[in-house]
Amino acid sequence: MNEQTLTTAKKRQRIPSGNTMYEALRRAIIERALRPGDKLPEDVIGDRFGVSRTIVRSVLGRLHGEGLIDLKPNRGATVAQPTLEEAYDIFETRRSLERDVVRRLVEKITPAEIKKLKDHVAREETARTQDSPDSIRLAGEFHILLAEMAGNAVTARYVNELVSRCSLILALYGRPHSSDCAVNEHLEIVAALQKGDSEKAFAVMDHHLEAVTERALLTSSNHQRDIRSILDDYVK
Amino acid sequence: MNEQTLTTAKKRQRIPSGNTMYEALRRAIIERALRPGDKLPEDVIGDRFGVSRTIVRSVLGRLHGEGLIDLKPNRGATVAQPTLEEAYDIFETRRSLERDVVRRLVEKITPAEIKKLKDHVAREETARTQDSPDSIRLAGEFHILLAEMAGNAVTARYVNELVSRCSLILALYGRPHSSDCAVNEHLEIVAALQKGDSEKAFAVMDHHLEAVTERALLTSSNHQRDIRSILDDYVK
DNA sequence: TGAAAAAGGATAGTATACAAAAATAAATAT
DNA sequence: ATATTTATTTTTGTATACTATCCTTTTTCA
Repeated sequence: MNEQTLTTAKKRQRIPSGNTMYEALRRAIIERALRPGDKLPEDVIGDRFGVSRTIVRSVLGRLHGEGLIDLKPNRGATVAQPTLEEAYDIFETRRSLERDVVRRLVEKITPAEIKKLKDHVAREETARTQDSPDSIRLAGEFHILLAEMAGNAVTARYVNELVSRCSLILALYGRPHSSDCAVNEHLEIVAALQKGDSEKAFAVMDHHLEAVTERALLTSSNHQRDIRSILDDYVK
Repeated sequence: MNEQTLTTAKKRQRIPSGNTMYEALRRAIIERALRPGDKLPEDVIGDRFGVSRTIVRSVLGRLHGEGLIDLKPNRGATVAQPTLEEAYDIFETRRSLERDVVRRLVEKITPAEIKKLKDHVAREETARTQDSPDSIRLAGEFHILLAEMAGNAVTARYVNELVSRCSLILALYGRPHSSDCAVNEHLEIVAALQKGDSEKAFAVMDHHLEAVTERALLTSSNHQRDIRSILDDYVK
């Protein structure tokens, strides 16, 4: 593991604080640039972002609290590898919460919000066709958007957390490169919300999440790659 | 604020690691020994537990992530003071999750678990009559116990978090010394679970949580007390 | 006397230094 | 040559030192 020698020559212009580093790592994990099991050495990350291990440590702790990284004593941090059991629990809880989101949303959603959702799905569409790494993230953000619109910040936070972890699960157990959500299913949800058809919205969302759960099947290849070169794309 | 001079002479025998300090602070908050708004200075806590600010900091970060303490930049940590809006969101999400807990539990609860629940309620009863500080904690733990029995670790964790925060809310807005849960309502829930009466279990739990929400009313007196003397009871 | 400004003390934010543990490499023995 | 032990290096855990910010008190000036 001679990572020390391969330092890229790219100039480190910005010195992001802890918060931007958190965002960067989070995005890297959700977009699967960093994959489950990847090691996250404190000094390597600290060097890359131009901060001390102190900051790295607090960020890793935060990500651990959100279930995105595992933290073994004296062994450091790795991108989380949820067990199958955890995976089922996560999906189950997510379904339960999102059910409630739709329930509240049917009653109170505004035309402006419908518009916003449609725009988002459109962006998903283009990202999908271009096979962009944003595709994965956008798919998740659709669900987060719904949760935020429901007007309960606590639920929204949990949904956010769970959606992120689902990305991890898909990376671990899902078929390679199968994106989490079918875009047309998102459209169906929006349509049902627009019509105020609570039963339909309900059914579609539930079916949608069931389908996503279903896609948790095969194991992925897990060869170790160089972390610093991956982080290059995420250092702003 | 001349806290520096009032150091108690009590000998600090144990040197608890970060984890035990976390437990201690958590318990102190949940049992309302530390009250919403109380300052939590890093060096004071560190001295009290015999660890450096480094450890205190990580623990405070963790508690912040769980919504138990507020963390203002450059101003330090205080026991969280949820707004009324947050409070409603917390209760709403909690109800949603606990609804699901009961739903799953009706189908799979075992006699042994029924027994365990009854024992717990009995302990609540005695703590209540003795007006012990454990009373508050035990009331919450009943709900946590239910969530754990439902067999979904993720949901259980969220319920745990939310129940803890409810203790904070009651401390802030509830009538002084009104304990969160009526013990007899807990018994009713157990009875319904035992009979396998899902409708009843459902209704009782929902009514119970509605009642708890209802008790969020008056403001509490909020005079500042000495933190170190409070912590004395929680340093093991 | 009162308000604004400046100085002082206290507390949080960050980096670094050191200790402990683990991983890796080297050496010795069977 | 392989396995086991020992030495070296790397990486995490914790404390401490330093800096920046905030709060309080004192001083200065109107």
